[in-house]
Amino acid sequence: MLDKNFLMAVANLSLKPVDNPVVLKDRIYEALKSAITSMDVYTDDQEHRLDERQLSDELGVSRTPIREALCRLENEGFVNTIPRRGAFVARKTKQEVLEMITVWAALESMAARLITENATEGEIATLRGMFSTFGEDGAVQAHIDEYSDTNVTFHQALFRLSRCGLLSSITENFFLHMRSIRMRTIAEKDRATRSIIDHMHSIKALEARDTELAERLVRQHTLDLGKHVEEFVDWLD
Amino acid sequence: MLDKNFLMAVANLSLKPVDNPVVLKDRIYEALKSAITSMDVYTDDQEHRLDERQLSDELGVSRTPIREALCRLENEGFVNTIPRRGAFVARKTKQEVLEMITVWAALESMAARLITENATEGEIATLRGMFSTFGEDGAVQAHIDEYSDTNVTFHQALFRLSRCGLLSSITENFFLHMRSIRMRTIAEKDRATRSIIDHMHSIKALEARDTELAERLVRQHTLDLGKHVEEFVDWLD
DNA sequence: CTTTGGTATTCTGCATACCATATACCGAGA
DNA sequence: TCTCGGTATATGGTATGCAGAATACCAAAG
Repeated sequence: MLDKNFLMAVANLSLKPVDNPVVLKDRIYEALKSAITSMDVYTDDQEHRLDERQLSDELGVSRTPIREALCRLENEGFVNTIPRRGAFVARKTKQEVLEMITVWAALESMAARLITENATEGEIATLRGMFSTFGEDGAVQAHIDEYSDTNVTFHQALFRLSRCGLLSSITENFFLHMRSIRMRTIAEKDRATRSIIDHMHSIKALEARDTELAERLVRQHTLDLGKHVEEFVDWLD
Repeated sequence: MLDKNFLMAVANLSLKPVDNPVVLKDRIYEALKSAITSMDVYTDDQEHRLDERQLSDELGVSRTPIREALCRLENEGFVNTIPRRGAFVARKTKQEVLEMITVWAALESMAARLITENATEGEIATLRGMFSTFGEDGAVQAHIDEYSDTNVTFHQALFRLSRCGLLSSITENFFLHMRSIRMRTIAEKDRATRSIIDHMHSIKALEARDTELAERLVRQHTLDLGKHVEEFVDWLD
């Protein structure tokens, strides 16, 4: 027997609309994306082919949903497709990485601008809280890997607090694209300490609601990363 | 008989690599995209359904390439797909349009920054040349539609001169998405004159290689468009 | 006249079949 | 041994078939 609360819920339409049916192509998309982003594309220089029939055999589905997943991955830049040749795991050139960083700088500085205008004190405080375990002087050397996670969380939080979903969605894939690059650049510990100092300065500007300064600091931090990549990263191309 | 120039071209490898085979799904993608962007989605409030079978009949191809084209269009935001329901021409909400304008402001201001650092004098001069037919005082009222084309060309040129392909490619679809919106906002002629004045100021800053100023002017121009849309556009949603 | 229940139809999601092309392999000739 | 040319295989592009779900339609009951 249905209880009274349930009936009232129906009457008041307080049910969730529907459960959206997760379809096969989406799960395949997730599986392939996860596999691609977790592999280190730049260590071995062989090209990673994505054979449609092989994938369909391994995943136990037909080629159709696989092709749709590959189509989506291609649009997001994780896969390069050559007509009549097939799909390959995309390898970003140095030029492409630099352009991603440039766009990133543009978007994140805009996020900082929006935060100074829209975010609450509490939200900005959470940014500072992320770095509470690290000394402000740069006591980072001990746990670089821990800092790396914090770093990603910090950048993602900037976009989230901007309250601009488009900024978040565009940069979401950037984080994945940059994962392997970031893993190899953040390991240099002087960059990590420098990074944390930059972030504290940015947070101070956000707290002070200094729009122009926050924007400039955030932008410069990312542009510096770009300069560093341009100068020192030689394992691309 | 093959002439000497051809043989020399072969010897010097001065041929284009290959002619990439244009496949069916790409042509269908182009056709659908063209059809979608040229229709005015916001005049009539009925939802435009994209029936796969109907499209396959009209275009004379099977459903498979049509599905791939729709998949791509969905990723680019021109189509909304609901599982088991079908594909519909996307209608941007006011919130989404405002977010697009925000991102646009971020990207175009970065383009301006890059132009001050990389572009040649000649390239910047072409920007000024675009507006030579218009008086600097704002003699625009006479040919608004002509100005509208110039306006789009100007913005596209900013991204092109930035020499950052990613900036261009991201914003390329923005122009298409904003087409119908732009058509209805630029028609107000005071905005057109204001727009041209803003652009001349931006060009001056670019010519002076004033990075910060150019960036700020370009950003503010687009953010002003956003404010205008937020305040006066009521025909979205 | 409105509403409810059931049926029929339509259309998407997935699977499979076929075709054209690209690559690989192999043998003949220099 | 190396190169060239032809055939075979493999693989992506396209077409079609099938099943399940969503919608539309219709009739009967209130």
